[in-house]
Amino acid sequence: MKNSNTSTRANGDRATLTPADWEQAALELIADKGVSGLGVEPLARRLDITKGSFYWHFPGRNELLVAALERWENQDRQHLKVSLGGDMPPAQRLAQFVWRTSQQTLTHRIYLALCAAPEDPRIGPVLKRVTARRIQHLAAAVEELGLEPAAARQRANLLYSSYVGYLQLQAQELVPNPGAPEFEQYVGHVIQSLIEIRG
Amino acid sequence: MKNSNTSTRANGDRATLTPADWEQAALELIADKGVSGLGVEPLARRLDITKGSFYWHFPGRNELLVAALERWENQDRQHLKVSLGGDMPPAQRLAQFVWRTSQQTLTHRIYLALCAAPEDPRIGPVLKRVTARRIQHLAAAVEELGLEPAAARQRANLLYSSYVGYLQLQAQELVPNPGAPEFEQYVGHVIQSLIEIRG
DNA sequence: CTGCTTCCATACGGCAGAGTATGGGGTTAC
DNA sequence: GTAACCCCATACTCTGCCGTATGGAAGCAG
Repeated sequence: MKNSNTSTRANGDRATLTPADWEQAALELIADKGVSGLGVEPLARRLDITKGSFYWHFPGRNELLVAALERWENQDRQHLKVSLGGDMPPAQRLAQFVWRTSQQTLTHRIYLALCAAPEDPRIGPVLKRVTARRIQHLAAAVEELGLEPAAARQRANLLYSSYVGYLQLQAQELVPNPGAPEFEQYVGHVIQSLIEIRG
Repeated sequence: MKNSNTSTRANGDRATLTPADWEQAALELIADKGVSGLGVEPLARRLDITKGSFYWHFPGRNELLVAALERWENQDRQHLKVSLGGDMPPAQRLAQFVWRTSQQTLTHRIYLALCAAPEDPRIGPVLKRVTARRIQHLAAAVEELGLEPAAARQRANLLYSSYVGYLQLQAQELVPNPGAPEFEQYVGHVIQSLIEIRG
């Protein structure tokens, strides 16, 4: 196979392509066109190259998809560490999580694209693990706020549901963008409604 | 063209097909395979018929999609009337809305499928209108609870976000099904957190 | 220079689906 | 009866994509 799994070609496009480059480009294509839009020839056109290169690195389309999903899961694990794994107080960690919802990052768009195909045997397990991991981290932070484990879990489910739903509304452009002052107001509303402890 | 737009063939499959039958079958196919999975030949196979029938009723695939979307929007308007348009007190209407999250799987699955392609010029406007209409009805009910219009709108956005997110988690089978007692408990938690007025 | 490996280009076969053309069975009108 | 129309079947072309086969350029070893 190849030597490197850590991606070269972060910016410029010199030298030769690595499997990591193909996987990353596949993730971007998934974010744009959805999982069903991930094709070998469209991907090759996007990289200004021909299929011959792809079929040297990968056996086929399926293997590319599972490799890209594995790559995405690892990336999401990293993002979760810096987002909810710090040493800050739990309220601040949760507020940061809510705030990060608005960053229309690549990971979020990929997550929405994968949510459209939860029954795919290649996608479903990955999606399930990622979602469960995120909710678990949320529940841990909520529990540090003083809630009972069961209540913290319910609160984390509700918090994560509103997070995913907000991503959808954001994709439909039906919600204030993170530049407007209404957005800050809405974030404050969410934090006050779902994070600050009452009763 | 044809005479009837109101669908025949609700159950049995005798007589001839109407455009409404094709549109309804298209919606079911969208719910199953996504928007990109809507094809003329797969749809014809599902109806045990050939393409020749389809191309007599519709000019092409695009026209079927827009007709099916229009049909879905009308159906959703009807569902919204019976769900949030009654004469019940607003708290009960909102609780019923939350409870209905777990019902009407076809409309919900279609909504999730459409959420995956919000940038499609044929889907985006329809999706935007449907979502805005739902949120508006929610905001009206919340406002009847005594909140200021701006606060009611924020609360409705949050409520609807959690609704959409719950649909996603439900599709991933990561959330209690509406048979389990945990489900009732969770619904109570949502109502208490997002509907009952505090402060 | 020669041979080997690595990475990509080119060309081909095959399949699935869109759209078209045309015919044919069935019903209705008269 | 027959003519017209409605609805569908059949056969065809065309396009986009997957996967394969094969050749070829660039680098390195000796």
